[in-house]
Amino acid sequence: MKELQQFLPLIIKNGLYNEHLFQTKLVSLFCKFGSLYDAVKVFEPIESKIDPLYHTILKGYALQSDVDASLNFFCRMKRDGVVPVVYNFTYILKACADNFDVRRGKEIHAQLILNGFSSNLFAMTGVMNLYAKCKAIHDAYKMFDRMPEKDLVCWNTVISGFSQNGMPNKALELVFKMQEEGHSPDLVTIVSILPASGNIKNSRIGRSIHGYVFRRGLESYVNIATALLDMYAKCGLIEKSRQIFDRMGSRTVVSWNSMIDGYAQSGDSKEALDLFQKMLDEGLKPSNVTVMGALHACADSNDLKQGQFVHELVDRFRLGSDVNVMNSLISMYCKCKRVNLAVELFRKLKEKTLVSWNAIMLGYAQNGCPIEAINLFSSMQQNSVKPDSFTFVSVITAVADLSVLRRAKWIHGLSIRKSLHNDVFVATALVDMYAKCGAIHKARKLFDTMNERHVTTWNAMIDGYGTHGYGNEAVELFDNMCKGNIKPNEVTFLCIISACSHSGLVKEGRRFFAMMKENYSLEPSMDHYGAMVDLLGRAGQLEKAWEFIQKMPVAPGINVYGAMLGACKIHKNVDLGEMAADKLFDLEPEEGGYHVLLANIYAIASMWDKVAKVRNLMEKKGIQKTPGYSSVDFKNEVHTFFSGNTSHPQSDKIYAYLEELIDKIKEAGYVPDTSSIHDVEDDVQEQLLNTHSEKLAISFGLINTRPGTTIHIRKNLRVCGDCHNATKYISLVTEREIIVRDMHRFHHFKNGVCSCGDYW
DNA sequence: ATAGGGTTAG
Repeated sequence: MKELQQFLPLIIKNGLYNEHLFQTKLVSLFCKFGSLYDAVKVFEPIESKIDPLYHTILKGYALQSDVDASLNFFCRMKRDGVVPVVYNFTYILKACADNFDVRRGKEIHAQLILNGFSSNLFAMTGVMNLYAKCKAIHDAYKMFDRMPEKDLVCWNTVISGFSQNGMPNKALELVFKMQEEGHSPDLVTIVSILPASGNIKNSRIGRSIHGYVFRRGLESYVNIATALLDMYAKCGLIEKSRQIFDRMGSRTVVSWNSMIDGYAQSGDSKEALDLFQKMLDEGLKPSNVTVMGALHACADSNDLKQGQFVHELVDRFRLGSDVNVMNSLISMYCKCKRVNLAVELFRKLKEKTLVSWNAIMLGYAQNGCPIEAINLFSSMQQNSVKPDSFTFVSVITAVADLSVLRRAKWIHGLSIRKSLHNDVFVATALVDMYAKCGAIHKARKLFDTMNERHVTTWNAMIDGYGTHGYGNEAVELFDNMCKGNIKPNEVTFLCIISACSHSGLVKEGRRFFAMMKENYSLEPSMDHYGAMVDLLGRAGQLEKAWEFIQKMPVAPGINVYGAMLGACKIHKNVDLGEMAADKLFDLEPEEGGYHVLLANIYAIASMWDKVAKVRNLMEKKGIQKTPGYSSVDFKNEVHTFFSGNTSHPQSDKIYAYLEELIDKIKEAGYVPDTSSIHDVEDDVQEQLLNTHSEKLAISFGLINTRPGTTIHIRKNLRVCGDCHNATKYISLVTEREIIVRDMHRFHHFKNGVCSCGDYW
């Protein structure tokens, strides 16, 4: 290009500039290099311009997909008296098609009819391509049907049209038809139908195409082999992809990308990353698509170190200017729980796309920063970025975590206003959100109105019932699900077993556990074993639970012994509790919660020396107890209380009210349960109990709301026994409904009873 | 020929 520019003065000097052939060649060369600026600089000063000069410039603009420039130049051309030829139209049509500009494409269509090209094969193919690219495949087909004679290109155009519009069956049908009419599918035909079979995951069609490729001996073409391996990967037949990949004589970066992304999409992060490394070892330069696949794998496997390595490569190969790559990086950091790193990238990102906003918002929502997610949603709207269904899913997830019913109604209303509430993902998130905000019946109402449901939709609803203590409803819903055509998955069984556990449905829970393997060939995971131990242990069948652990075919994990220890606390079993705790301290010596649980078991049994021993152990290891807090929503703000906290502006009022309240519930029969506290005076014990975060939050809620209003409390740990009992009495004497969402489930307190039936 | 962000559980 530079050399060509340097030649220019020389050409002018030698008087060659007036040669038509030279001019045309020069203009066409500049166009080929993509420098229309230089081409026009040569073009303009020419005094007697021959028609091919005009055609070349027009082709240059059109091949750059610049519709505006093409049309402007086209008008100028006609003003200059040049008669359009059919290729002028086909090139402009191509530019319109590439820009999905069906409006201006139609104008060109009208003009070419006026110029007498209406039955020209190339012109018709151009119009067909325009309609096919602009999702108007039926209009394209009408055109195709009208064509008096058809060449290979127009067959390929209509076939790729059906293929790209999600109708691969029709595309394949046409492939057969073209053969009947004497045309053999070529490379273009094949590479245009392969992606479609992959996208609809139809390996049957894919295989038949593979057969044809084999018979025609086309397997050795790189792009054919790549398209084949990509198709198999998308159909979930990753081994078949690998076979093709391994046998390829030569591979392009695209071949590697397809293979790496194939592994990443099929959940085999390790193989994806191994292959990525192998590609680097072979000295190949990764492209933007390569790193996106690798980052996907890092995110899936929560492999921060590997993710940071890929990040370095992004910098080294200067791939960071691609916003899609940056979005993948943001997403990777979020999945690896490094929201701060993701935010840093997001802030620095100059041209943020909707996906960038959505990725960071979901990162906030999934990493315990719901407020930040909601705030970002507002600032996104201030930046006039239009939210889509992905955005809503993120915000709804955040609201679910926040557990504030007022917010839930707000985002639900907003999603209706944006007509996104019927999207399955949004609707599923809404069902889950209402359940998590304590509005289980509203969740069910929404669930019933949905016309499409995913397995996750059922899971969310079943789990909602479970955490609310509606075991029978959960079982009923599960049975309904089995009658339909959506199969339960691992998560479904986790939800239903834990629902049984919360409601004491031991027999049903065991039935489901057996069912998962026998009827659905699902192998129980560690979480399922944990849920079973919880089911048995919570119901008081501690020996059976212990026996179950001994009989497990795999080494029991932390959650399994954790469930056992929790059950021992509820049922005051010191011996089994000690055994479970021993295992836990081996498996996870740093976790404070289990130490506290064991200490509580000893305390209930008045084994104070052992309590002291555990506390010493914790001190020695430097383990701290997770501080418990309760939060309540009031006037657009979430008020959070820690035990004994006095920093709240209304603190004095809260404590005074609480004192009155405790007196009242004592009159009604409440007896403080100080069994887990010792080594202080009786009145101090009570003092400690009375300043638990739940009680503070409830008082605050009662003071600040009108009589009859339901109070929603969110607690990060489990509700303690005394608070549970006190809350029952509070609901009785104040005639208020109090809904507490703790770490594991909901408690609806009303008229002195709790929905959990004291079974939690 | 390849391509970024989504719902459930723990």
